[in-house]
Amino acid sequence: MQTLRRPKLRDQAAEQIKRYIVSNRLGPGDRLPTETQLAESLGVSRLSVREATKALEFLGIVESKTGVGLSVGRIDMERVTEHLGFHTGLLDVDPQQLIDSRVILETGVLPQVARNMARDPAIATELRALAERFRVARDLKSWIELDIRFHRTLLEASGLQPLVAFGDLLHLFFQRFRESVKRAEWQVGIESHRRLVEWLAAGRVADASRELRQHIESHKERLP
Amino acid sequence: MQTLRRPKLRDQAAEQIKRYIVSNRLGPGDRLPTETQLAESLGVSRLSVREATKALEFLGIVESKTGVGLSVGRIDMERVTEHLGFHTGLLDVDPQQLIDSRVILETGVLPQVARNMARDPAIATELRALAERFRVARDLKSWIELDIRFHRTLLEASGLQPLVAFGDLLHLFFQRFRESVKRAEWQVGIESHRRLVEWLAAGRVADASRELRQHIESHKERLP
DNA sequence: CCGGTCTGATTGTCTGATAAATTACCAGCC
DNA sequence: GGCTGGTAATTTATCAGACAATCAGACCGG
Repeated sequence: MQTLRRPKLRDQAAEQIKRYIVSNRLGPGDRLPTETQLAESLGVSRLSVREATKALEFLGIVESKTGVGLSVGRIDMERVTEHLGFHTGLLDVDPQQLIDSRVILETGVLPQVARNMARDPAIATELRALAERFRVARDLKSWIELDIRFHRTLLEASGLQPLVAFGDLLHLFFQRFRESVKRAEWQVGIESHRRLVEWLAAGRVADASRELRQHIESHKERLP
Repeated sequence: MQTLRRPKLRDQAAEQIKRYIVSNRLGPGDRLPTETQLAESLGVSRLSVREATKALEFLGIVESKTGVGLSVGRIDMERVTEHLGFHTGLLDVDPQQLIDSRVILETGVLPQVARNMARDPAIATELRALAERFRVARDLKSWIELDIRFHRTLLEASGLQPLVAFGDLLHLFFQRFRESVKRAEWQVGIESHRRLVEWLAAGRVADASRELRQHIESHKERLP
């Protein structure tokens, strides 16, 4: 049986507003009618319009400024991951798949990274500096923080913003079992990061790939 | 200069509610306090709480049922992409980066796909069938639909759900210049898809990679 | 031309009320 | 006992009206 449900006014309102945007071919920054006008033309109270616009605002689809009005917003992936981020642990993704995804993502960018490195020495410098700092990491927390930072920098070095955003998302889900890193394993990690940078700096992408894959896949051993 | 802004009550409320969820380790389906209780404990009116929860509901973070109350929702990427989908064309992601990201993502899964293919012949069958259907695509719309379906199936064949979701997201942003595919280019695309499947079925991942990379990067020629 | 002020428009927030949906409970019947 | 039906309580959904906060632009004096 199909559970039938009266569609909520605010959802309809949101739908109409979205339709209004596309059918009028509005782009970021373009003005929308005021709340009162929207309420009138949609035949609902201002409150319902309000709940709709506030929800859309959360997604970045519209912007509202006090004393000014509504306008079409500028959406980006980071905004989405920001709101979704906290949801870690609610979303049950298979850890195995998470690891495999990371391997593909991060080894995938290595050729690109190596190319950029050859052009801009600053990249290698930054990664080396990060790799060095692993030595002085005292507690697990700062070690993990560094690790995240290192891998993010690696992705950034590819210059591909969408992949960075996706990497952030994966990391959030990853944290769950990240904390199970044993102290003994730090040492391995430290060396691994260093070697990775050197392979890349030398332009030996295949070796870097192998190194990185092993590094990430080492998490698999800690899975239940 | 930092533009200072009075934080809006509903945003703070939303933040608090999110914090409540994590700090109490609530999972999907768990109950939340009623709107009235939330309003009291947060020291704001019920309206502000309402706008916050409605926004969170849009994102799928909470669920509300009339006569029952609020509960933690089950978030998934599809829900987000659904709302974001209409926004196509508003986004300003560098198209070049979009293409490069796709190349990395899709070529990255090929080894995995080839492995799964060797184990399960049904995968090759499905991809072949899709590749064949390109021949009979009459108009641009159905051609694009097929193309999306093909690439999605390819990602699915890797068995890595996070990458499928990410692929969907990329495709949304992609559609903008997808429509500029010229009729003459269909033919190339048709053959390209077919060859890709055959390389994969033969386990020749490197050749498949090259094929796919060319296929996707052909979009670059149409960039401004 | 410049700076300050005033004003109208618009969103932000509150209060209080009613409608609709769901659940819990209880009486009554077989 | 177990089931049925109805009723009350709880909770969200929606409305109306009001006032405060904020901002853009007009207006004005120097």
